Amino acid sequence: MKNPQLEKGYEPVQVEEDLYRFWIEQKLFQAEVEAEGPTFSMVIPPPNVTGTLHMGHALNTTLQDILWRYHKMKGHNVLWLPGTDHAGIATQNVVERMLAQEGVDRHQLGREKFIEKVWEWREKFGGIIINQLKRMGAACDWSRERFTFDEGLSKAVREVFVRLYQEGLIYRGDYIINWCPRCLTALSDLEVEHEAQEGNLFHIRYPLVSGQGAVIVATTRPETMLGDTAVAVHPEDKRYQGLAGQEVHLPLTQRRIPIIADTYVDTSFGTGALKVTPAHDVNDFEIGKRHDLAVLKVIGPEALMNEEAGVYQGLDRKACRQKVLEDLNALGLLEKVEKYTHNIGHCYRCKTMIEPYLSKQWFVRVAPLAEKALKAVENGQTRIYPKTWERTYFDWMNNIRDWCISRQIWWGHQIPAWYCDQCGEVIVDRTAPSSCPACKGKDLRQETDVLDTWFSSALWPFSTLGWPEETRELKVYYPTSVLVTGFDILFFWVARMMMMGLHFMGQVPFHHVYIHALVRDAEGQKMSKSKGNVIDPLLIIDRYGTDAFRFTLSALAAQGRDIKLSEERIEGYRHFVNKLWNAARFSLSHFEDLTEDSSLTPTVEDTINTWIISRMQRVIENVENGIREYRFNESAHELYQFVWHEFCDWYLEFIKPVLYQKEDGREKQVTRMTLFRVLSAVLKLAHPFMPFISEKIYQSLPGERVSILKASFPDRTRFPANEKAEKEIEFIKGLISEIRNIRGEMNIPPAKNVEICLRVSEAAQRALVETHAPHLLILAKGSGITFLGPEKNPASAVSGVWEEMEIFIPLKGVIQFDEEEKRLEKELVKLRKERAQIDNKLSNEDFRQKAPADVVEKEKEKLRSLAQKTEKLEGHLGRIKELMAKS
RNA sequence: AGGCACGUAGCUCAGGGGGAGAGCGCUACCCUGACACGGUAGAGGUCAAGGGUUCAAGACCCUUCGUGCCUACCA
Repeated sequence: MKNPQLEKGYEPVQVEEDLYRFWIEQKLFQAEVEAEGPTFSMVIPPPNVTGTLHMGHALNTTLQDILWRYHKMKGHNVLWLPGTDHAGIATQNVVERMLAQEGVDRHQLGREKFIEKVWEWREKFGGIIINQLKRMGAACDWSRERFTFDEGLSKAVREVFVRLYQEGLIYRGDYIINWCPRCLTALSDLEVEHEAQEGNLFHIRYPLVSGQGAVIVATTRPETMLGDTAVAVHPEDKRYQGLAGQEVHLPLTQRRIPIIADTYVDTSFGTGALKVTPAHDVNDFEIGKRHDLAVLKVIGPEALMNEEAGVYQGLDRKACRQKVLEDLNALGLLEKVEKYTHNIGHCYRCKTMIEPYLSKQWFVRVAPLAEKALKAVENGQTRIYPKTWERTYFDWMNNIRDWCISRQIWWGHQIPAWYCDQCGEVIVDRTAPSSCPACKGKDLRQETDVLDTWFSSALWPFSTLGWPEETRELKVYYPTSVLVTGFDILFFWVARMMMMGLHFMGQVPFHHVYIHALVRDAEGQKMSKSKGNVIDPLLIIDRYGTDAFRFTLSALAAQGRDIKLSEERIEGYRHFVNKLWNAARFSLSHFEDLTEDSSLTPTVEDTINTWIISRMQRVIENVENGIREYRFNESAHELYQFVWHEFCDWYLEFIKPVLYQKEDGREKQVTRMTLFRVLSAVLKLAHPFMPFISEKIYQSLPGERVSILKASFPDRTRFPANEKAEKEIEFIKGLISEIRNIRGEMNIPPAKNVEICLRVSEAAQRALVETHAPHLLILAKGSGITFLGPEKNPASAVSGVWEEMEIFIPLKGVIQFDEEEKRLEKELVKLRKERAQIDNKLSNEDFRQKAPADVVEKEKEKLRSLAQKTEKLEGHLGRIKELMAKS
């Protein structure tokens, strides 16, 4: 079929499904390593396998897809590599919950069986989010989809671990870490969410052993006192001079603990005396190390008090606090209770209160890695957009602490370390050793801990391309061009990829990092399931179509600002999709038998076509710049503005009379060809933002067309700029608008044709008007045009001025003089105000001397024009007043 | 406690030193043969406040006031 007609209404759902399948079948998303042209590569931020598409993914995917489609059409060697993250704790939790419904506990299954279950789960549900990304139109190369826990990536993980260990950048040791008593695992600092909570500051009396009074300590966690092994005061605190070295009785226990002096203590906080619990507080642990204090654990992994807690054994930390307080009170040792708000850490997965917990864990020594990652951003090897995030990145890199990478869960990369039970040797290797290299013993146990999920994510940009093999992919696509992500994982992920990429590849993992906004609800609240304010992207797609949704996200994606999304907004942009569809339908109805003919270019006299071609050039430039600079909203806005308010509102209206001509003359041929060229360019410009509708229309254009993705992005040099045409059309548009304004204000019925009387100031203007008379008559509803001489004014008319041209519209009898008087006066007030401003400016000596000449000249010109207009309108007003006096 | 944003039309927000903008909403008139998911016209702003730089500031600098967010081991 040569010119398939488009249906009356655009039906997104069916079109989207068909076209997406078509793109896949045509293998249009597949990267070809050996393809020509500059490369453009991206790796997707791998969503959690447990996830379902939320607004953040939708935005993230849209922006990457825009970039990909743009570069694809630019003819570049493109790759967009997709995949998912095994999401250790999150996935384990999901599967555990599922098993719990069947009444099964993972410990009953055992580690191996449980992991099998998780893989089964992944087979079944792991593809959900991938399919949802497809509904967004994502042009990922699905043939290269990866999983952070697949075989290749696991190999990369082991390789990295072994190398870092050998370089002394991974170590194992006893430290206080963040412990989740529900997940029963260590968490990194980043995995802890801090939240301000109202609590109490308890003042507790610790009697001195000497019997000479007591020290009062202040604490928010009285239950930990059972594990106290010292009380610390500041060495220079006058209140406690001479106490250091003495001992106190630790209430509720039989123990005596020393008073020590340490400068860590803040004399202005609480009582200035600090109870020290090395096993249950990070700072206390440090103090303990400095003073060689005993370390006494009183809380177990499940946050229950252990045997060291004496009578409190078995109580959970909360119940224990109650009991301890009661007992202290009974003894008269609870001095005071103050209200106190402080931050409490919670597990980012299950929200359980974190317990600082002393245990043996694996760590990455990040300082040396961070140094390189810091420099790479400082010297611009990687640029972060918007730039303001660089500072945040620097701050964090400068204050980075070692990264706890071991997790006491089952789902994840098991740490490749083995312990020899005979001699205590620790062996770290790529594969399981058969015997201990130290004692030849065969009794080896593998470390049961697994690695933090983010450990494997940190390798994503190179592990997905085949590392540690030296693949062609790595050569061609690494470093990737840009990483598009939200700021919430700047530290979790971006910073760590920087460190690992630089360390193992010797090059940054990406040239650009584009940090996009967070999508919030219409009230600016973060969307979350618990708040119930989540807008489901898939619902939106069903309701409005992917293109409308994507365009909305793009239009709102201003740098550095969060997006407040409301459905009305999406509805508004759906209207735009509809507008484009209808403009295309109209255009297509005039493309019958059209064959491309390069000789059919508009002549200079053909201002309408020359104008739209000229405008097209600017639009291409602006849309392209927007994409290049990650100012997607500007591209979207430019497109919207042009398509709706220039192409549809003016160009299509201007050319209708020509298109409706009976005979197929050259003017009509050129116009049809120009319309075709402009529409084609518009579709290509729109494609990255609205992939489906643009492809659908494109495939309906005359000629052999496989896919818009095989077309090249519009080349602006093929749309010559023409300033003269632009000025001329601006003049005509303005004249038409002025007449419409008069009509509208004076309530002339839209259907009524009126005589347009003009008094021109120069011959050139008259020629212009004559050339465009047909447009004037149609678009301003004129019955005819009369040129007036200098002497004669229509007896009874409403009037206006445009570019020194006086406009009169004679109205027989019906004219309401008072209305016209009001209108003219209002206009004059505005003009005088404007004039006063410019007068003011121009009378400023400094302005005339220091401002650039062209600016001054422009102001002078403005003033001249305003003066003219004012004078003419004043004349019109005077005449109206005369007429009013007569009647 | 530090850091980072943001206060512009009724609402949501663009605005990169030289005449205050968009979308939605609102008002009036129109079903004109692509589109009523539409057309034409209109109303609506001391650009948070104060100071500074500049011939020129919504934009750049400082202060204040409000609002968000991020980071942090003050018990």
